[in-house]
Amino acid sequence: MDRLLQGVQIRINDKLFLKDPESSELGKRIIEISIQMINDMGWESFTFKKLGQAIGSNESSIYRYFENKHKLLLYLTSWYWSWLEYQLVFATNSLKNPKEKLLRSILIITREIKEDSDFSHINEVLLNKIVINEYSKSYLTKEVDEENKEGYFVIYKRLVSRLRDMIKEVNPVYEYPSSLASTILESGLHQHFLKEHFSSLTDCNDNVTPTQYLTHLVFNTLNQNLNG
Amino acid sequence: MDRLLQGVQIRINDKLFLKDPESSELGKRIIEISIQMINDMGWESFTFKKLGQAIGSNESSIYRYFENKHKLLLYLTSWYWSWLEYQLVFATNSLKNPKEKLLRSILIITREIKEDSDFSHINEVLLNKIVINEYSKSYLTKEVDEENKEGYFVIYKRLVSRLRDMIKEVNPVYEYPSSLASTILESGLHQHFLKEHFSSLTDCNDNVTPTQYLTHLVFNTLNQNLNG
DNA sequence: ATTTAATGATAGTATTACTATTATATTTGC
DNA sequence: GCAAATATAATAGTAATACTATCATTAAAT
Repeated sequence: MDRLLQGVQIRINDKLFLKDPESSELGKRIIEISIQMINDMGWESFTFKKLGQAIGSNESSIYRYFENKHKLLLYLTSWYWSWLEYQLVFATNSLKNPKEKLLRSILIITREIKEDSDFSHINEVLLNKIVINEYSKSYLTKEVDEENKEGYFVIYKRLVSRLRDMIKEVNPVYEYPSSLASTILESGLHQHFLKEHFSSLTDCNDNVTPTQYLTHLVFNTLNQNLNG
Repeated sequence: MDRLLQGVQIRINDKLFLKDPESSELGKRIIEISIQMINDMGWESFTFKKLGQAIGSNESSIYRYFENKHKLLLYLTSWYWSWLEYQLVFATNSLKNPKEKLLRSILIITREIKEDSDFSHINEVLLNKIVINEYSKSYLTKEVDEENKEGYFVIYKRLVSRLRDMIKEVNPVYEYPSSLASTILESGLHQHFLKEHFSSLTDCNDNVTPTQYLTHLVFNTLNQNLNG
């Protein structure tokens, strides 16, 4: 699968950048190092000035790639969701059994990323952590409706809708497929966060994964409905 | 119930403020107007300077109540969770049937607040909206572990644990009571947000509430496990 | 009437999140 | 190989933010 991904160019809405960071070495360094820095210092403390210093470049050069740091976050998280989407599609489109398909998808979407697939300057392990800790901040804003219209969240929405369709295939009469799909994505992230910082609020730990919890939740719900 | 609440002083961790805002008229105005402003302009645009201007007071006076705006957010959201906890306790402690108890609790925790209970300067309708839009920002920070140690999230944690206990009473062998409890709270907020801004990602709308979705989810899961 | 506490006014600081301008490299086309 | 175009760097500057510090004024309590 990694080899397949090597040939795939992950496409990001080009309104999210002024100049494509994939188009130059500096651009790639901006992405690579910003991921490290956001992970280390947190979103609030991260600035373009610090990033410039870290990559031995100038603040003003970074602004030629990204209008502001909010758009950089949208770029990074879009990249992450797009990367997940590829994994999901490649891993499931050969599967015929709807239950297997959904099972596999929940795994892919909710697992912790533990190794960098290494096919680019982007470290997926760190990016996964950034998504867990910062993704909500990209949409919990007053500008969300405008930005949604601009298509800044399309990849995420497409991922939810893929999941929703798989849920429907498993149980066509289940009444809340979209809500369940969005819950899987969101709770996946949230349970990972809780495991790290509020262990009393979750049953997930070193032995129990968010994937197990959510798989159990989803299939119990969908099966119940099939039988009842 | 509203009358009962009138006599109850909601207790907030006193490390969250320098001077208790309940102890003066100015303090109450800070709370009252900050709720309006955060709701109107969003957390990022809200500043103590603007708040000072809005209440005809001075920025420096506000800093005598709250160290910074982050602590104000923690104060407001703690107040909200505390208020919800009272409602939950009063509404359920007379109920004997565990299922009824849980059902009632899910309703209280996940419903949209539509009318201000009017027993104070705090508008619960707006505060509910603030919690939906901004609560995550209070814990998705690099300081979360320290602040958790300081007890800034105790009320929220207590609420989750109450819910967890009720889940256990309904189904003592269910394996993920804490995770399910935290999911109810979190997804409750999230589905309300999606309904407002990403309607394609949820089945909730004017006719279907997050409460219905989550009630269905929780009871299907817990029943399945009882029978199977 | 006097002390004490609360609030207000003003000023100041370091940092942020940019914009603008100009200078210097580097690449590309011919 | 050279000019033109493009990319990057350096510097400066701005308005706003998130405060801190100081001192003046007002109100309340003893």
